[in-house]
Amino acid sequence: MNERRRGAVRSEAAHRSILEATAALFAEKGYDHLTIEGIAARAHVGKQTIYRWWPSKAEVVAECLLEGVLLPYQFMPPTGAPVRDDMVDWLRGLNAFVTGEQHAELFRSLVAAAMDNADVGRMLRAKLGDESVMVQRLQAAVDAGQVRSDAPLQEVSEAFAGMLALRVLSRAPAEPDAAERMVDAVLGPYLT
Amino acid sequence: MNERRRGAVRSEAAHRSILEATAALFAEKGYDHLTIEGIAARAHVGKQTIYRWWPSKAEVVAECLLEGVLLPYQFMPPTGAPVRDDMVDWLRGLNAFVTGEQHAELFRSLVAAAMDNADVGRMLRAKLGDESVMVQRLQAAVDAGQVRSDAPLQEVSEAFAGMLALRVLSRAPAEPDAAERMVDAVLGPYLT
Amino acid sequence: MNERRRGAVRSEAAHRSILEATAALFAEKGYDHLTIEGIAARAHVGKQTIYRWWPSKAEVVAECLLEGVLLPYQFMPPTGAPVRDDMVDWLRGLNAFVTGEQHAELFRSLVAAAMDNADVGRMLRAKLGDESVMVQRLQAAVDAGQVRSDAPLQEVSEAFAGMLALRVLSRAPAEPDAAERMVDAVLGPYLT
Amino acid sequence: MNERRRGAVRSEAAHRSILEATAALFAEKGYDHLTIEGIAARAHVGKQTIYRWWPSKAEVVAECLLEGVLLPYQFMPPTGAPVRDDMVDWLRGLNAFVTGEQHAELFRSLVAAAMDNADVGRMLRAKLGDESVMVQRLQAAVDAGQVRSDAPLQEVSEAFAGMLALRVLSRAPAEPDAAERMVDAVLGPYLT
DNA sequence: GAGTAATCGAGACGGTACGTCTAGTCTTTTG
DNA sequence: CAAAAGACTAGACGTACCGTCTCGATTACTC
Repeated sequence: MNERRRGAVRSEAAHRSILEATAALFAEKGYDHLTIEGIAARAHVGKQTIYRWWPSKAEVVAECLLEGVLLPYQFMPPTGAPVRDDMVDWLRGLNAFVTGEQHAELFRSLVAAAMDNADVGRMLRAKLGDESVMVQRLQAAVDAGQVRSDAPLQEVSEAFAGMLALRVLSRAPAEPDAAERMVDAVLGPYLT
Repeated sequence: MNERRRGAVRSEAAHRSILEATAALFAEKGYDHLTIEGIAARAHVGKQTIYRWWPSKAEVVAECLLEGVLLPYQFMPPTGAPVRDDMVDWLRGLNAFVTGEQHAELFRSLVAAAMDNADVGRMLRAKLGDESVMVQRLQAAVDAGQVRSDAPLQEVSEAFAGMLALRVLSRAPAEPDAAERMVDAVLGPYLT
Repeated sequence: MNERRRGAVRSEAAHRSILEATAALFAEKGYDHLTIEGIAARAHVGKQTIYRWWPSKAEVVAECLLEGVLLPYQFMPPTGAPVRDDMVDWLRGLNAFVTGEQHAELFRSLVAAAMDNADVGRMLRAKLGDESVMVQRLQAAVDAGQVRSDAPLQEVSEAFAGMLALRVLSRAPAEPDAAERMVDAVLGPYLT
Repeated sequence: MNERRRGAVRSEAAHRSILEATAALFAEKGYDHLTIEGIAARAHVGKQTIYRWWPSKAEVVAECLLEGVLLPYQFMPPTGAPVRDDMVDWLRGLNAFVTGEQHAELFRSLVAAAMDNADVGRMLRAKLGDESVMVQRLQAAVDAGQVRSDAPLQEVSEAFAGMLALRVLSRAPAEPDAAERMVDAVLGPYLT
């Protein structure tokens, strides 16, 4: 019945150490200059221990993202204020975060990693709040009578997410009023 | 005598040869697995001849883009039909192109290259039609009375461009009606 | 009274299996490419079971030699014929064995192992008949009046052994009459 | 007619540096613990520069031997005294050199290398004076009337060389009178 | 029996070195 | 005299083994 495993068991210490080293080096040097040898050295781990569990550096990065070691923030849309203000707040925060001095390079590296590996892309979208989260917030607004019930929530969400994507891609500087203009232009017509 | 002229001619041949080799190898292996050595070998050129003219492989790729060797298409929005239909056509075409079997991997590589090098990003945006081109088309629609004069053209354009960006990033499959839904949702409210 | 040990006892099956796997792999790949991991895998044995009982692969090889798993032959000088003919026979046989197609590579590996580990060297010499065995045969010839009693038996033996050693070391091909020439040159002057 | 090569030419500095580093490390750690990486590091040379010119570390060692970087001594038999004394001197010197504290380990490593690679074996024999050198010295003795003209010079030489080989192989300590006993036993009967 | 050691196969661990590949620079020869 | 050919130092790649260290199971002696 129970397939007994034999031999020593995976070392959780090594596992953690690898993820932490990866996160640190990713932040320091970016995805391109991240190396398996560097991770192994920083984590005080044999290279084989990395290759035993992950097929490529992209997968290690994906797991870092999943575990929140790389990007500990989880962006959920706020819900207290009227939907228009909540969306502006949220988009403004994300936009500032994603394009700000601190993190712009990190995100460019993450996008490069995502282009290399679909898992990284998936994790990254989940972290940044995919459209389903946005749609839920908008649906709540519909239920509260703040948004017309015939509003195309899916498309509105996609427009907002796309705006963020575009700004990462095009190295656009963070403009404080971009979020406001975007929300008014796209969501505005559907507010009651 | 004219021996010297021939030397200059040969140099231009090398230049072209490098761009063509780069384009061919880019298409074959993608940006990550593109190497200077590979380009030099394929172009029958010394590595130094590449390093003499470009500081990095990203710059070679950028010039390929500029010269149209990599991406010979130039996407301009059509102008014949009502603006709503023109935009749908245009977005649909671009979306299919960018996410289709043939080119999806190429675009992912281009995005990776753009993350590595701002020039590549600039070229890529220019090739795919940046917002200013879209804004011009929309302005024409305003002038023609098809779109309300208070419509936020900049933001509408950004929403459309963002949608495309998002689809490249997230490896979304090409949905034929996505363009239509997007145009109706974002531009719809501003049509007269 | 007797301090008996507790717990399981050394597995004879594992022991044998290791020696056999070692012999097989030694013959297949030679000493240099023999690995502890390879032996363990071939013997269906944990690596630790090898390290528990032997300090190095050289010691395992030495025991293989001792147990006759590696080299099942035991060369003793014949005694029937006149000493000159017996020595020729014996040297010829050994020389052919040691330098022949079949075994030359094996012996080179054994020499390499002997350079690595003195025990292997000891075993190897014992197997191939060290000088004391030769001296005994020659002493019998002295007693039988076939060899002068003032003959330097030790040095004559050493000369014969040295000839064999030299031929292994220098990859000399097996010459059928080498043994005869050697015996006549070195032992000849002392025959009665 | 002459196929001339293009491009840069082999760096003599790197070549020398590699041979010297190899000799130093060989002496320090022996053949087994000699590594290509170690040589490259010590010689301030890329590993590829070693692999470009030699297929294995054994070949590098062989060239070290050939170039006299590893073993700068060249043993030629002396010729001044009567042949018996010259041979004793020569054998004693070689035996002491080969089995002495200083060099025994080096020679064991060299033998191991020779078992690995035929070139090393050839070089080693040439360095230590192969039998042809000995035969020449003995022939001179024959011409001078010190040795009988029917003496089997080839076999006598082989006996002496074999004695040395055996002593390297068997880790025999250097006995000062071994050379004398050997010469008297093997060459003695042929002296006039 | 229950307890206690030592053994077993299996295999993960931190490491070292392998032999290959590419980067970016420097050098020689040739058209 | 520009540029092809290619050697140079440097360093990461992914693999193979090293010798050590768990694991859980098994075996054999002691109490």
